[in-house]
Amino acid sequence: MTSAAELHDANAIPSVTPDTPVRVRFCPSPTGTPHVGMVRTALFNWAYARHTGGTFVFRIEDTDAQRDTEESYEQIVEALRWLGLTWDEGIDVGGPHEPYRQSRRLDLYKEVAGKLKEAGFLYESYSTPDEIEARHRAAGRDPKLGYDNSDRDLTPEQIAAFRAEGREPVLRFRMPETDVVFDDLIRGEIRFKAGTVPDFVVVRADGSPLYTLVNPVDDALMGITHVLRGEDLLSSTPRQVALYHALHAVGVAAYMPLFGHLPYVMGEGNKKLSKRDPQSNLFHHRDRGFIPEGLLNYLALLGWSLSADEDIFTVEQLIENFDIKDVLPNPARFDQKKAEAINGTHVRLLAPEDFRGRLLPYLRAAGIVGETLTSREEQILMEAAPLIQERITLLGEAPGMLGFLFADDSAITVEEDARKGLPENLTEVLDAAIGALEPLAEWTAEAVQEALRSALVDGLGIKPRLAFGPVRTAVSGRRVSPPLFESMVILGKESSLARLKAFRG
RNA sequence: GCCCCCAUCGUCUAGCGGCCUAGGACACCGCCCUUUCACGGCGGCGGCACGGGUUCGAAUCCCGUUGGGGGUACCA
Repeated sequence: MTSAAELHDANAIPSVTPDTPVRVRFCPSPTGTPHVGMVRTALFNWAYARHTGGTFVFRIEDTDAQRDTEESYEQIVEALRWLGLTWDEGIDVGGPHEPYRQSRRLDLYKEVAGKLKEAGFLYESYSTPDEIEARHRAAGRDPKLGYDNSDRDLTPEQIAAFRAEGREPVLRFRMPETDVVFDDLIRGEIRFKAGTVPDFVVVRADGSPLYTLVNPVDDALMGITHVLRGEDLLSSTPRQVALYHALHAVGVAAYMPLFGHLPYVMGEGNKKLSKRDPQSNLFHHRDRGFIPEGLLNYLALLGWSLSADEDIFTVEQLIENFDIKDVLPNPARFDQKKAEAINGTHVRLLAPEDFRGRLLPYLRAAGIVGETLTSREEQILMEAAPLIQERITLLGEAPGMLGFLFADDSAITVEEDARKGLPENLTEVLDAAIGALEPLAEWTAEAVQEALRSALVDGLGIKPRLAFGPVRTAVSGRRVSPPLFESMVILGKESSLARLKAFRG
């Protein structure tokens, strides 16, 4: 029997050098809706590839048939596309290491597992989890200690006995009896003491491979140079490092990649942002009206910063300046308010026609406009969009702000909070407004404002706030609206007066 | 239990031994602008977890404590 020490020659494998062309990858498991933490991981990998002129590989780790779904897979692809995180190799675009879905690479893993077993790195293990726990209890140890390496040196007779019982073995990797050390790109040297990481399963009893095997195997096969992933995988890194040595020994890995473990994205309290939390759901943010520019900017700020006093930046600036070594090791909380504030800034930065176009899906979803716009609707949108661009932070606010402009006069309903704060002499104010507007020949924002001001503020002697409030409520049905006079111009004289009269009753 | 990671305003961060009586952003509170709401402008509140070292000098380096997080799967 070859000893573990002989098997693991830590010096044998070359490492990635500064000259090695960068190849990074994003390799999610399709087990749910795209998560903002996942997006941040994709973003940093992508930004690093673009910054270094390297290659961004997108592959799917679907080796858990119990949890993986096609729907999730499609959502992840859609998410990257929406965000503009383009990949050079992988899903849909292909490349020299096809296929990029692990569920279609099973033969490859079988072959590699065979080589590793042949070389003595893998051994058959017949212990069930229950038996392992029972042994710990019997020995007075904590039952949660994990695998006890008890099948490491089974004799052929023992193996034959297990086989005779009808047992099928899992394949375990023989961990080296030395410390496992690596230099994390974000955290510096990390050392796992010898004996603290038990031999782990790489192939299930049914012959299917596990993440513990396929992830490093594919990274090796695909020549990945920088493994940038979530902090949750930090504790599995010593196993991968050890496995990498073995993969090199059997001719599968050319070099040891560099590892960088990104900090968590946290939710409320001190918990990792849970998949159950709506805040973690990328599409939830999209549906509310985040734009990719804003969300990406905010997410990049979770663990990285452009400079001491700039929070707002474009993806171009991110690419230009991003380096994995500048990423902070400490976890960051997802702050909805700040995310929205940053999104709002990016919304205001959009060119007017771009902004207008992005509003459409939200207006359609709210049923305010149909699939194709009438020319009247086009005109309203053209004139109204600039009015709200600097007063919304999420595109999802647009339907509420603009709805009254697209509605029939008869369809205006006055919201409850729009009735609050209206003056005592509401009818008087409305009458004066109607009286002032009816004879108006020129229907411009200036003319409307002037007419109302002289009739209400000067004529009735009331404050602007109380003077224009009733008009706003009558015209829009809301307490908050785009600028009143401009809105009335968009509606036109006839419609504006009709609404005033209807509200007067 | 054991292993690993983390620690600057409420939150995200700048800081990489002297430029720090710690800077910015979001949030919050005032004021200004103003037809509502925003935007914008001005000001305010607010932090180096604690204890030891090292050093002429520590937010910055080392150790410990405390606190938080993750792992300890035939999930990833």
